[in-house]
Amino acid sequence: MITEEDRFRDHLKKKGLKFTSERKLILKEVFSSHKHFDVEELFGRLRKKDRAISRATIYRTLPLLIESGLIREALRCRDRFYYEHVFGHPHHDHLLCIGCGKVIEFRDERLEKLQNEVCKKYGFELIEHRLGIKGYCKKCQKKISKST
Amino acid sequence: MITEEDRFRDHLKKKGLKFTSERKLILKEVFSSHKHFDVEELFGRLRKKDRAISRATIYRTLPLLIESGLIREALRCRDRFYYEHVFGHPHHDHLLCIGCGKVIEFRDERLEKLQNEVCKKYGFELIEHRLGIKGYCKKCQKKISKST
DNA sequence: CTAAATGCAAATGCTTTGCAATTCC
DNA sequence: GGAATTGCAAAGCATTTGCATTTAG
Repeated sequence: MITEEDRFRDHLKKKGLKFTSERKLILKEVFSSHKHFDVEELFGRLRKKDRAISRATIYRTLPLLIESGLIREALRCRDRFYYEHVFGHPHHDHLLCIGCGKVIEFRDERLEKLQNEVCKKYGFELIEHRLGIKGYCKKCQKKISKST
Repeated sequence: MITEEDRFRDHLKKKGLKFTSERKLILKEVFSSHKHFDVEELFGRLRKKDRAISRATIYRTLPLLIESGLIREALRCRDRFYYEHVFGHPHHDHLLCIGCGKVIEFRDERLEKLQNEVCKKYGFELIEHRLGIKGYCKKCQKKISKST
């Protein structure tokens, strides 16, 4: 069974790059939790746990993880990218609550199929797609109706 | 029949804000073409045509146009926001070509319906949704197959 | 008249980059 | 050994903001 590390090592080797201790720590930290994360958070986590790793190195490593097919940019919010796992986590879309920031992940095969159809219709070769739905989650709907 | 200007004036009045000559020019320029635009482009267009308007004013005006329901952020690409008309232009989704940057707009009722269904399932109140499909358009697919 | 708006230039905040010192293979 | 990598601090860039001046209503 292939691990994240195998995948990353393979990708680096293919590109003639090195599997450094910093890259290893970043990878480990990234896959230590399934939650979406941003650079600042990752930087903070690394500083606490293992060994401080510079932001520069993190910024240089994330694209490598993306190329390796391990993570992807999940969403952009307030000038920041948030990343999420791809490796070990099947494609899904997001419901993003405007009220509390909660993110609900979902997958609907019919949506996937329809998107393929649309691409076919336009002769478009699909590489990646992203559906984000913004609105209010159950809890926040209640809050709003109470406050008005 | 309501025009963009009516809509903008109404919104400003409601908020106790002024319909200044700068805001009028920006509105006019924004609605002079249906293409997606970014701040830099708008700034350039305004400088040429009418009267130079500072970037600061543009940055301060765009949110007002969004609140008015006249435009929206269409997509984010290379650190920049691209805006598009909402007023007079029914909701649609995007195919974005990675090769040449071309944007194809499409609308599929079945996709819209399915998204509503998903929201219902999660008790989520949909405010806005955005589907972006990245890939290669017909032309770019040909280019790639030629070059390899 | 006076609150709001403008332009400017400085500030912000995320991200990138040049460079000298270090490290993996 | 030598290319690749790192950390640092400086630079980049889109966007925001403070402030003195101007303007709409």
